[in-house]
Amino acid sequence: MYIEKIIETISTSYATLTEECKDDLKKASKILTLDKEAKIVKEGQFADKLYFVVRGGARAYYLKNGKDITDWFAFEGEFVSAIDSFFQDSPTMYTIELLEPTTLLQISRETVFALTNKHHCFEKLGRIAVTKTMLELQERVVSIQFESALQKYTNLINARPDIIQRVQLTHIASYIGVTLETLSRIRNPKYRI
Amino acid sequence: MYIEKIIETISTSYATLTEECKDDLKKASKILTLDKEAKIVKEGQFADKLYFVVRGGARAYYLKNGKDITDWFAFEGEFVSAIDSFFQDSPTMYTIELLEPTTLLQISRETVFALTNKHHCFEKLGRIAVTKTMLELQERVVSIQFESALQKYTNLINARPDIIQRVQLTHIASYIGVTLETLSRIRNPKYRI
DNA sequence: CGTTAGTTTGAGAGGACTCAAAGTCTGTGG
DNA sequence: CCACAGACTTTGAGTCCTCTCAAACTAACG
Repeated sequence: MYIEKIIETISTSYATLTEECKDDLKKASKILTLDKEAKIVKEGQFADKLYFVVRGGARAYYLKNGKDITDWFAFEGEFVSAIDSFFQDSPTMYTIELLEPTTLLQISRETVFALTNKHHCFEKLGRIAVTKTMLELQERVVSIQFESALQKYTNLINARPDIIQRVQLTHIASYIGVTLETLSRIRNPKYRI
Repeated sequence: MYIEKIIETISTSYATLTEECKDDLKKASKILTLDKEAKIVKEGQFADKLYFVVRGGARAYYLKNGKDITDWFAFEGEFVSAIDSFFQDSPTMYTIELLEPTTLLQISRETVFALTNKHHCFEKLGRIAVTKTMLELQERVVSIQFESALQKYTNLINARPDIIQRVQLTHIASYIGVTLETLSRIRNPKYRI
């Protein structure tokens, strides 16, 4: 897939970019195609890249008491980065790994900030992308807060039906905040009396 | 407090605004001083206002199975709105009520969007404010997800020590996702053996 | 096919919930 | 300035959902 087409997709789905901005973006970004399980960010690093998923998917996870907790999924058409690090210039708690063979558009933090300052349209794109994430997190807080394991699972299926097909149950379990065993029981229709 | 000074505070703490932008903002916004318990947004409304808290505080809550769940606090120097409605132009699930006698700067959604399009600096301010909220929500998801009631309470105290003095325990309990009774027990030192 | 990763099933324990009641604080009126 | 009402918080007892630990089952891959 040509880089122009990818940038056009971004421009269409997030915020319209001017030709000059698209051109600047094109010059400063590059396409990566990586294997499943490749790690594009590792815990402790300063995450100085932003990625746009062209094809495939990724998950961000962190370790809590030695357990792998999935905190975020990103698939085609979505941006992904270690947000704790990218926005605060601190070492990240996250590792981001690819769930499938994946094609990414890679943009450096430096580029993002430069384009953000130079082009109003790119700032807008950033604002819209961040707003989208904020609203998604908001709904997640509401879902996690006072719902049963079954309800949280149902909420996820409704919000992102594709995830179930593409992600291991282990990761879905930690994403919605239940143990793998509980998730397995929930999914068994007998459980729902 | 003069409106110029409030806008200057915003400009200093979020993103520097040009004189023209500050002027436009000044013309289109107004100061409100309201009593404790006043509701600035009600469930079911289209929230067409954004507020900046000059003095005082507010909480956003929603009803779940008849129970009042606090979802957000805002105090001096923070923006507050019914974000589900404000950004998606849909009726809100939230009611926002003042916790104290409060002074607010009120800005209409129309103004926000107009200034966002007209001034790059205002777009930037929006991006920064939204990013701040996004990161806060992110930490909240992590805190809620796999922590005990005591840990969640401790996290909140560390993140916002002022809240405990200014907000009822009932609201703090629902904010961190535990019952009032559990919160009360947690706060009793005897409980922690 | 054997090996390993991933998922399901089982049994028992525990943290937080619910329902209930007793305290404690705060503000208003006599 | 005290007393009472209502709001808020604490304490108690019992229950239940989800967790933990353990083991069996299943699928995927070389």
